[in-house]
Amino acid sequence: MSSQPGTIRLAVIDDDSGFLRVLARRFEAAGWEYRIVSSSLPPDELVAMKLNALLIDVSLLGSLGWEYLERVSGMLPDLGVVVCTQGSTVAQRVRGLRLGADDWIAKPSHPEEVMARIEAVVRRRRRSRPRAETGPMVAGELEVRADQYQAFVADRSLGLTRREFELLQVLAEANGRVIEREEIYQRVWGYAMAHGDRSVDVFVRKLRSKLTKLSPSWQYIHTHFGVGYRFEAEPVAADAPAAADLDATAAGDGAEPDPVGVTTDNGAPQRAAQTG
Amino acid sequence: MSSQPGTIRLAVIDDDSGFLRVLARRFEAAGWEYRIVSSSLPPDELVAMKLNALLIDVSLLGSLGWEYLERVSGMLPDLGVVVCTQGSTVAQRVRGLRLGADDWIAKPSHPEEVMARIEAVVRRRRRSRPRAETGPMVAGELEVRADQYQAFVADRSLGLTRREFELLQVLAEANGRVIEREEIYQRVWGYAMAHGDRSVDVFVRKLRSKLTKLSPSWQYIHTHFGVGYRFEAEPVAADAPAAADLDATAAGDGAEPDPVGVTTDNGAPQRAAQTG
DNA sequence: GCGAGCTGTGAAAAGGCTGTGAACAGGCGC
DNA sequence: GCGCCTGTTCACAGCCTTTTCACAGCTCGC
Repeated sequence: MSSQPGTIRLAVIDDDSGFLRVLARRFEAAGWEYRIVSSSLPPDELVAMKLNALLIDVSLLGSLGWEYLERVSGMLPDLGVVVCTQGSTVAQRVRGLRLGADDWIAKPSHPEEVMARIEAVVRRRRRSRPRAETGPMVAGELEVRADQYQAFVADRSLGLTRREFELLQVLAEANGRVIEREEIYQRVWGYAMAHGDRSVDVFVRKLRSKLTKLSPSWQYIHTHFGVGYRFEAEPVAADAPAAADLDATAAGDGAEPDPVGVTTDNGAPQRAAQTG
Repeated sequence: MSSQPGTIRLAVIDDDSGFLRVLARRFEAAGWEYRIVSSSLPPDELVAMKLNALLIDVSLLGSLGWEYLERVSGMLPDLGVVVCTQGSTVAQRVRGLRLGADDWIAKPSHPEEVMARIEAVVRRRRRSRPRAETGPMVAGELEVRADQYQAFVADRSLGLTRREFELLQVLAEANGRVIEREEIYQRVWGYAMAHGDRSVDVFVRKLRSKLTKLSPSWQYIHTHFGVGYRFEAEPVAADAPAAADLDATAAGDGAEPDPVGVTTDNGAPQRAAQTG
């Protein structure tokens, strides 16, 4: 994500020096950012490298190769994983692909084909994420400017940190849709969420705090209990007597909420036992 | 409606009858929806098929294969394209991959590997875009939006909880069919129902309550005594005499709209005119 | 018509999820 | 080094959801 749109960030786990030398020359000619690693790298470090793709000879890891493949693929669902190894059986290839590899190439192999396959894997990932950025996004009083990594209300900056802004951007881009925590985490942090991680909640709270401070009469982030969060600018119903805020999806764009009981009774009609 | 989440919709463009026969058997065993096409299909028709993946032997199309590959990939960025053909050179494979193919397999090839590679292609595509899959479902006044985990009547949210929504979705997806409690439980809760569990009944009641509140003139969930439940939007018989406050309980007076006890199934319990 | 079994209904108990404040750790500039 | 900023982790409180229970009404077989 940090590099230019067309560039590929790649790590290579292999030890075939001749193969590596040829590949390296071509990677450089193509302007790819690559790093060659001789042994298995802890998945955590792979996370930190913010890669697009991983080219790996699983035979280096012996029998641990399968587990490694599975862990890396599970932890980095967005990473393109291409296995390039010598002398594999159909069963091995099927197993590797099912464990999460995106492609499996037999060695020896022409470097141009290796690159074309890596490109195909990365392209597949990228084109399914057509972010139509460019113009600033506006919702309610809020203006999100991707080019500045910042959001504004009446030209006053919210003072968002990087993570806060990325979270806001992910939520706002899916305008109106509910996004589950796992997906939010995946898209903001770049890797799979550990079970029990509350980071998303904490950042939602920080975001809400800053949003409320500069735009108190609007509500932007809605909680969907047991599911995730949804972004949609809604005017806050200030006159509502009680228990008004949940996920009512009012059609409200006008100044005042519709008196047709839009926001009133929706989420938890059970608490107030209605005797009758 | 289109297909279950895990299923793959696939078109095969090939003419190798032996290969096709073997593949077909495996596709069916795996529950994939597939269609075999002998010649090149206009890309427009491919669009209409709402496919996940396309398996194609480009040699069928001769020199037009390249152009076809490019057009299909360009027109359907979400489609996984796997080429499976005999006797290709490195240059051809590179060209095909660069034109938009996601994978290129040499023929002859083990069907299991073909499937694993198709799966890998589709999996990669799904991970990065799990949304925008299902359009909203409409029945009567009700609109079920999967992307919001919510249902609406006249753009007003029912305020369904997660379980309530999932129950509604399971019922609505089987439009018109009666589903047994065991199956409902299995599909919503994900595991087998314990004997004597009343959870499904309780949630049906909650669902009915919320449906009736916002859409009182329709009935959506019908009980089939001794069997299960059936979803179908039906207008409530308005000719009932004192129908003002009946909504709370479908319990009945003699003229209730749903002739329930039908273990003998009468697919259409609609009553044209029952005057008391 | 009667009884057994099934379903509807209301409410309370149990469990899980989210909001919240604050402490802790790492990075960066001064 | 020191202080500030950012991001992460933790514990607790509160609320919502789900489950469970008891009872009443309804169907169906006899």
